[in-house]
Amino acid sequence: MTLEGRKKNILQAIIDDYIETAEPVASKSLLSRHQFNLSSATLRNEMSDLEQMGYLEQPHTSAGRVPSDKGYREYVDSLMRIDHLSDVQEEEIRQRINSSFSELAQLLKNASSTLSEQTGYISVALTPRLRSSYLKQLKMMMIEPGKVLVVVVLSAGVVKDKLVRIPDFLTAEQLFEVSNAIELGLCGLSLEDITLVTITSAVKDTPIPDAILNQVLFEAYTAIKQADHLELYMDGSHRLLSLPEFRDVDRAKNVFDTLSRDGIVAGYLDNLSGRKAPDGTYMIRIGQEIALQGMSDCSFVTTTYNVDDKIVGNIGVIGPKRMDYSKVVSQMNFVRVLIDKHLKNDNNRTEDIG
Amino acid sequence: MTLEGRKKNILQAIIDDYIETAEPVASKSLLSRHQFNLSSATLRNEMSDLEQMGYLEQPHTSAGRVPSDKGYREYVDSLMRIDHLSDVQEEEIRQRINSSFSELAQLLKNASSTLSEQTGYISVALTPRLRSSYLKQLKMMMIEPGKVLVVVVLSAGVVKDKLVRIPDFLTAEQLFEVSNAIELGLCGLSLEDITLVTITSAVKDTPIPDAILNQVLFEAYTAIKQADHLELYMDGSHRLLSLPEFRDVDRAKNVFDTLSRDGIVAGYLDNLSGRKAPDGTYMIRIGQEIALQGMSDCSFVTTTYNVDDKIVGNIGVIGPKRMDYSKVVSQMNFVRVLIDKHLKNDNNRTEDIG
DNA sequence: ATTTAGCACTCGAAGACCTTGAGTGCTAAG
DNA sequence: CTTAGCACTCAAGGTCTTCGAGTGCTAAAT
Repeated sequence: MTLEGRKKNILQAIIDDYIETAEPVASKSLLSRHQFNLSSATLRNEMSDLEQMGYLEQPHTSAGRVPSDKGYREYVDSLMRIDHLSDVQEEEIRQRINSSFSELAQLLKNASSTLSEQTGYISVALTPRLRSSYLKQLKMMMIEPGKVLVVVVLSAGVVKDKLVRIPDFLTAEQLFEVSNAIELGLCGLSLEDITLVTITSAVKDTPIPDAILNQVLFEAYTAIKQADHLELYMDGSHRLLSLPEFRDVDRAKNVFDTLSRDGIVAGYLDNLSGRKAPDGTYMIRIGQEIALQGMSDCSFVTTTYNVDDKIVGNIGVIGPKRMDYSKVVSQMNFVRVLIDKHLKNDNNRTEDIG
Repeated sequence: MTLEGRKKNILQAIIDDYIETAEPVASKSLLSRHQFNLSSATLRNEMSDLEQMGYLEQPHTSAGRVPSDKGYREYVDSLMRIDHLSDVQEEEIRQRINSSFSELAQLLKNASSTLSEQTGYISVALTPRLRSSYLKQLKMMMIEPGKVLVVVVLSAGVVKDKLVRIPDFLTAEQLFEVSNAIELGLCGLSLEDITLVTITSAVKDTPIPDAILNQVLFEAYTAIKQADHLELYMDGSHRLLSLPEFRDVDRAKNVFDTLSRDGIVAGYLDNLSGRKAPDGTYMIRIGQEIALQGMSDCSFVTTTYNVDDKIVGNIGVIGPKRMDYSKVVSQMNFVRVLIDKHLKNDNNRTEDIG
């Protein structure tokens, strides 16, 4: 069931206005801001219909109308047109993102802060899910006796490392041998397939004494497992307090409390599935649809960036339900495209991105 | 000029009460909460004196008294007694901090979140100032053609690395040679002494073609410089909204805006100098004394942890001026001690911290 | 010379009450 | 089906009042 012509236009106009003003939209003010060939009375009738259909809500009898979650849903699904960014905006974003260093973490931090700055809302970026990427190299570099840097190179071109301790009687030569054995045994295995069991069996018939091997194995294992760890970068939480809907401290607190709970948002993004845009690029959750405690006053817009065909991560924007969806979607998509390009070029070693 | 006996006790009682209740302290309620052998009238006279002396303020005529910045200053300087943590608390903190991985960043993140959780305020941790540490090792490890991991090992036992690109016609052997030359030329130099000039001259009479050398030099340089970069970890900003003094959105916003401005707090900590506690361990800035925009409703308690004799970093707690200073100081100091031990043991490779 | 009881005074907080006007829904005519 | 007109509703904001917590001062008591 979709909306008929005039009602559709009216609903769109109402939501557009509300997004801009944050004030309940009245029949008259709607008239003055748009060119309907209608009287306010007719408009009122239509608005009353739209309310009955569940697209609008009325804070109280003598107030204008406010979009309901269902109203916003209709809006993002079939009413709004995604505007495209001005050249100036594109250039600005490009500048910021392209100034990233080559590290993935830096790229994502940068993308997140750019996105938050551009939209004025909260932005998040989640590191890619590397479970299904496979191990390409594993090097162990002795920093000093007992202290080793484990460098993990994954198929997607991602490099992670971790400083670990090993027994300090191990010589650099022994370490080199063990490290090679482990690399040889594990190379080509995907992260999700590497467990303490597989890793132990993979190296078990190497000519290295078990005593030494076992001590190093475990550290190598934790280093590899850590590469799989999802990290979330969040930016711009402070901007929430500038929005009229969050002048109420308790509402803001609800959101902050959830966002600051370790792992909640990361876990959420990791499990995302649901309504995508028709073109499959972005995804919008409105109010209750975000099934997270205390987030029902917000909307959450997300998209997926690609490291390679299989390996993906997410970026997203969290703002009030009354967010400027069309701007957010276009900006987020642009940032996503830049991240994709960056990662692609990164792996191909070409220059001049953008 | 320091405070005489009775006034001193009264001031202390008032501030203790205010810290606990967040309500202006009245003569009667003060009487009921403490055992003074005095009437409320006498108390009122004393309180009036204390106000005239600048230690107290009155929000309005018919309200109780509230400590002024000067009052808090007197309190932290000579009134409060630092309480010591219960065994349970100590154990709790120890558990959390000792679960840190060996990476410095992880240790600081962990310390910061522990500190915020324990105090209920905002906590910060700044990575150590490594300017004066010197280069011990510089290794460049070829990940794949054109992609190199630069590992920088510093005197203080700190290891940093950075992924860089180099021209992809360089072979692993060439890279190895160049890297060794750079290491040889720079080893023992402190970070602040390493500039593009010194680095260039340090390697200029090695038998490697300039064309190759120069391309790698710059990347090595940026990797080294990056090791010097200060990183700030902050935790618990959301807790601010639970405090009665920040129910006012605009106050909270002031603080958030400043804290979220990139580099502001890090720069502030980096430049810290001023009133230390008698024993030189911690430092308290109250209200205006924090010379940062919008922070005049807060106090900032900081201390310094040691990586080695010369290399230090900071941790701190930001809360309302009405913070529980004695608890904060003792908790922060305990965390500092744990960090110190961790870092020391880390460099000595001994186990069982705490 | 302090201390204290007593009392008048102040002033914010909270509630009652009123007014205003933006906005609606309904009705009856176009 | 649309619209003009009107009665109705109700939050926001202003004014007034009350209430009481808390003070400062004065004069007596120690």
